[in-house]
Amino acid sequence: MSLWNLSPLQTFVEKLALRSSLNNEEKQAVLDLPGKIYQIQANRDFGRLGARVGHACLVIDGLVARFGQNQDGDRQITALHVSGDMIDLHSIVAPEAISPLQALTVTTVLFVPHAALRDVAQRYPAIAEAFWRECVLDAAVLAKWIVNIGRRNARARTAHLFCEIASRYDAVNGGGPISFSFAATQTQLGEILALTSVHVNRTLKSLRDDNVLDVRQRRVTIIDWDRARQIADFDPAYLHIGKSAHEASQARAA
Amino acid sequence: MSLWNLSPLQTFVEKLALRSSLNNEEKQAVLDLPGKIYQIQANRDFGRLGARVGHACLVIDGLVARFGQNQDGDRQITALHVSGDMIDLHSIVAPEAISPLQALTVTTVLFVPHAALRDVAQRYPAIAEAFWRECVLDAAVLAKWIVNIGRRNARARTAHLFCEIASRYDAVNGGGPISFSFAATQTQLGEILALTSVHVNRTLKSLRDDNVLDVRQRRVTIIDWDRARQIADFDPAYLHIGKSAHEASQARAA
DNA sequence: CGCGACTTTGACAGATGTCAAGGCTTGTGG
DNA sequence: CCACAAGCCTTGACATCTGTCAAAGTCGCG
Repeated sequence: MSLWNLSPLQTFVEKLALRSSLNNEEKQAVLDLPGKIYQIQANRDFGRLGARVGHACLVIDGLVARFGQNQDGDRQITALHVSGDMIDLHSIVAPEAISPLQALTVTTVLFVPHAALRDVAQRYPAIAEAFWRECVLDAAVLAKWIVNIGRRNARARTAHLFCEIASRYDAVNGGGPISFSFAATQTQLGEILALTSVHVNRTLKSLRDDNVLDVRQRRVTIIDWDRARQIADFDPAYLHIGKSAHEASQARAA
Repeated sequence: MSLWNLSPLQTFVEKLALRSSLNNEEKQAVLDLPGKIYQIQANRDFGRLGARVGHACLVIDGLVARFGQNQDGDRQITALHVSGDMIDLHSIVAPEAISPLQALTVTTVLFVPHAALRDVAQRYPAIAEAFWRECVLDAAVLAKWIVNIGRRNARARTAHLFCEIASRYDAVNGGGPISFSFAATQTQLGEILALTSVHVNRTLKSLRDDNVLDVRQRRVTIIDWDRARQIADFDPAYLHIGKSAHEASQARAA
């Protein structure tokens, strides 16, 4: 918690560097970005639809969801953002906010002015490209979610979500159980998975009874990773984590 | 059909110019992009998963779908591309193909080498930004599809798709019925809408019986646009068509 | 220690999927 | 120009998954 104060941007740079090759000057330029830290209460909506947003938003700690709604007001969460994710990078290039955000838990964010992001992107083409790449990879996750919601039943869909989150938290180690903090309520899980909270509850129970995974009290434990992965039909390639910086640098050289 | 031979890239430039402001030199640079024209048979898959793709692909005529699959091989179409759409712009920056493509009808495409696209983007930052913006707006459509599949029933979902396609074809005029060519089979519609072909058929019948829209023989007629729009809960803002070039240029100036 | 939010469960309802059969289009070859 | 085959569309009967409603149990915070 206190480490973040040193530089909230450090995690962001590290994430960027996973997928794009940046030299020290470029990394430093990102670290030097200005911003203001805010704390957002749980269940607070922010980033109003249609409003011109003047800043992007880096999640320092907590959990943020992007969502859409139908005319009845039913929410569908379209993306989830965890520590180190820069939300709204796309808004550098399309400042009209397309969908609102909601903090699912108490969340600490850093608001970074667009002007500064545009400036750094203009001065360093490699940074612009890295930002662009992040947008593209976010889109790959969106596409995967469409497949997940469209073509998998509640069990597989739910398992897939937790496999994804575990991978994004970089929590997948070798054997043993995987455990991470994840504070969405079952109602919110329903908004992510396009299920009702009741059915989420039943699905979670079924996965728990089968000793695949356990979700309780703001914490997820994946008891049997291989089984979860198999049920979920999960292939982490779309997340482009690990061994990707190499490919990214190749792309850049090409 | 023969007009395209003059410059398949013309429509692409016009689409770019709708959302990004490019000066004449920049437009010409895009028009000068090299490429080879190919014809792809209906139902042909191309752009294999995981393969490094060496070119992007502009749809000159026809209909192309990007899709994912679950382990049973059930397909879920995640995006649709019509004439003038440059598919794979994202692959400039992430050349690892993330999902395969399928031509839904006989389709004419122009393959444009990555090297040329990267080159033009490097020489003209405004073009790089325009490409980036296209990627971002594609992502907005993906997010909308998640909401559509996740939070609307078969009727609304189907109506929403046709409202979107009509808008993207720029076929929405004033009053009267809207008619456009759209050659997906009901099975393919099911792959788009996350429904079975049987249920697509029933839904189409219901919309036809209510005089909302008529889909037959590779052609869609939206009989009552207002009603369709209302059933679909359709708001075209996410497509960023029209009156957006202004905002884009503002963003650029900012 | 009590209130409010979240979780759990059961009974029942509704939407969509599955299976199967028959009719219709379309394109092709004689 | 006709006839046929293949693929596509249409429909009915039934199955299954997920949603709805309602009530009780649990947890956490003031």
